[in-house]
Amino acid sequence: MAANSKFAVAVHALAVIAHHADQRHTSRAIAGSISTNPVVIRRLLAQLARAGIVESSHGAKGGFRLAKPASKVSLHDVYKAVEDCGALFALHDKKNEKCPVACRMASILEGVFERVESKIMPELKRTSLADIVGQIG
Amino acid sequence: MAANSKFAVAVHALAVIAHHADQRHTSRAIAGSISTNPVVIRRLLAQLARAGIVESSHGAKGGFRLAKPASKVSLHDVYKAVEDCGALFALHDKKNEKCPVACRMASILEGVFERVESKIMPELKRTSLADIVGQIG
DNA sequence: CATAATGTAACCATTATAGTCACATATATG
DNA sequence: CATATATGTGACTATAATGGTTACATTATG
Repeated sequence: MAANSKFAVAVHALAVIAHHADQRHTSRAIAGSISTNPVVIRRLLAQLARAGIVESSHGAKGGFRLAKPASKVSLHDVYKAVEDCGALFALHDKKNEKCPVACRMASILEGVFERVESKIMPELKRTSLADIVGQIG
Repeated sequence: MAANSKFAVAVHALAVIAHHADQRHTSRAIAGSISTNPVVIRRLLAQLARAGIVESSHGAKGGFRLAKPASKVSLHDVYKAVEDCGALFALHDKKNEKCPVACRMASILEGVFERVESKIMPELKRTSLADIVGQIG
């Protein structure tokens, strides 16, 4: 699987679940659609469960289902649940403390990144899981 | 250095150059401000040179300087030059071809990602290198 | 010619991510 | 209750991306 695809896999997994929202889905079945390992799915869905997006049940006839209607799950909810640090852009951690330019860069870049990222969140909030399922047809 | 910090390092390097735009700057001096290796800087600035943002000269008294005024260099120019694929988000590459949900996901996710990324570009275009230098004071 | 710089290939180190195995725990059902 | 079937998670391995380093050819100055 490609690097940094957690968000894409999470949306895909949720789409599988939401596409037949009346039944429970096992990590094995979901992993089958994505061609990955069931454990990868269980770990990812554990994060989504903690965020109140899905719920799981153990044992026979167990599996995952949505914890609320697909129309109430925005991609922003999914993003927050899955991307731990939330940073699309990253700062560099080292710098020369004696350089006046270097000493200002961290806070300047933080400001830029914050402004940029604030532009994408409304777009993620605007799109719901129901919109995604609608596009599957 | 942190992962995925190319953009941050590029902006930092350009800020060092633009802060004293009248002189040439060696990769050694720039690397000193960022506390990294000169080769890392040369590789990064080579990309910026191809994009027409900086120019370099070899030999004694050589080094880097801006190829155009700092006010004409937007962070979007820098981003394009430095982030090869341009994808903040990544798709997952494997899927089950027999699953109707999986078969639709790639194009659906591409659409979502494209819409999201289109929101940040105006913000990057709005900020110039001169704005950054201005914040150094 | 000596010195000082970039450009780049080749390689190593580090880190992040995905993938896998194993197993404790929980649950439905005959 | 026994069995089969799930999740949850710890521990480990594999892979890929990124940065760092060394080395050296090339180029420019004086």
